[in-house]
Amino acid sequence: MTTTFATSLLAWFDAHGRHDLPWQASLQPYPVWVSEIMLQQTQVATVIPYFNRFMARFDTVVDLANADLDEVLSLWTGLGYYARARNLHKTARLIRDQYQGEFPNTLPELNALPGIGRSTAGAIAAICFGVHAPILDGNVKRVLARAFLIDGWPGQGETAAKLWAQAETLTPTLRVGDYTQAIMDLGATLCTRSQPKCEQCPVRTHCLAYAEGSTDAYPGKKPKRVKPTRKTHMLIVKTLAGRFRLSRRPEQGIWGGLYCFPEIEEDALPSALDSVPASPVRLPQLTHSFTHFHLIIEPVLLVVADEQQIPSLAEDIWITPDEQDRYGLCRPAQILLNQGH
DNA sequence: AATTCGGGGTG
DNA sequence: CACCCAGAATT
Repeated sequence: MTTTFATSLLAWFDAHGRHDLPWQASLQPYPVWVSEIMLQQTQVATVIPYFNRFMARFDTVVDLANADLDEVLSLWTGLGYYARARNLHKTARLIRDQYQGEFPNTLPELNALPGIGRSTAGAIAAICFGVHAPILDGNVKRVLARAFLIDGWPGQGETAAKLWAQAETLTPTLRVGDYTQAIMDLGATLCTRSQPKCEQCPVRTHCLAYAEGSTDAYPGKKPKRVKPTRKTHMLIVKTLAGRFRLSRRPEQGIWGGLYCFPEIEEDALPSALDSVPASPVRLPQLTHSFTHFHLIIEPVLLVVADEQQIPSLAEDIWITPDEQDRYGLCRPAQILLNQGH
């Protein structure tokens, strides 16, 4: 390679990068800091109106420090991650009271402030003070994972360590602030998660994933925990008159306090059906998904002459389908009741 | 080292 | 709907 990664990137940034974002008007620490906090896990287009309102209300870090937390939070409403706003206010007061209203200009001091972690400290240090410090946000993770084939999920410690090391290696001493904005810009506009615009990329000659056509595989995805699948039976007892038996579930556990067809475990099914004066009919199974597992329900229909033929508990109810709105029914009970069996 | 915090954009 | 976004603090 005749040019370095940073040199190629900076040339592209000068010609094609974004230079007109609201927080780029000056390189003062106060607006850069506010923007960096707002941009944590939040996209640029979402942040812009919030940033403009915020800066219009609080001119300086001391103005922010003198404001009530409630007002700060009110300007944050809708942006999410409200701990960011609390930490922003806390840090403003720290800077007013312990730094005479002037931001510290070293990496450790910035990193020690509430809401400023390693990456945000690096960004402020580099952009505002020209400190040779790397950053590692979502954009940089994606660019570096692709360019250097760093596999694994960035949320995992080992993968993150490799990414930080590569970020450190690439960060230049010259124009470190521009480089910092440039690599984020690259990730946001060209090296996007899906359908990256590699043909326009200034560092594609440095990109190993581009060379082997594997950009889609990087960065590694968060391992999605496989939801376990449980199986159960539900006993649907129906009288000739068309009334169904529902049982009230215990307060604890899923569908707490709601009415449902009683559940029977696989093992207990034969004996449960044995003592019943009717022939069971297996109905088509249905699945219900929770946040942490899937439930496969195999309904068993039992038609009896009248309610006396089945032992009943005090909390059981007998209803016709058109009466279901009077009670709190779990979702599968609603579905089964409306299938018209 | 893994979870939590949140609203919004996107395929 | 699942996944991700200019991450940091907490457990």
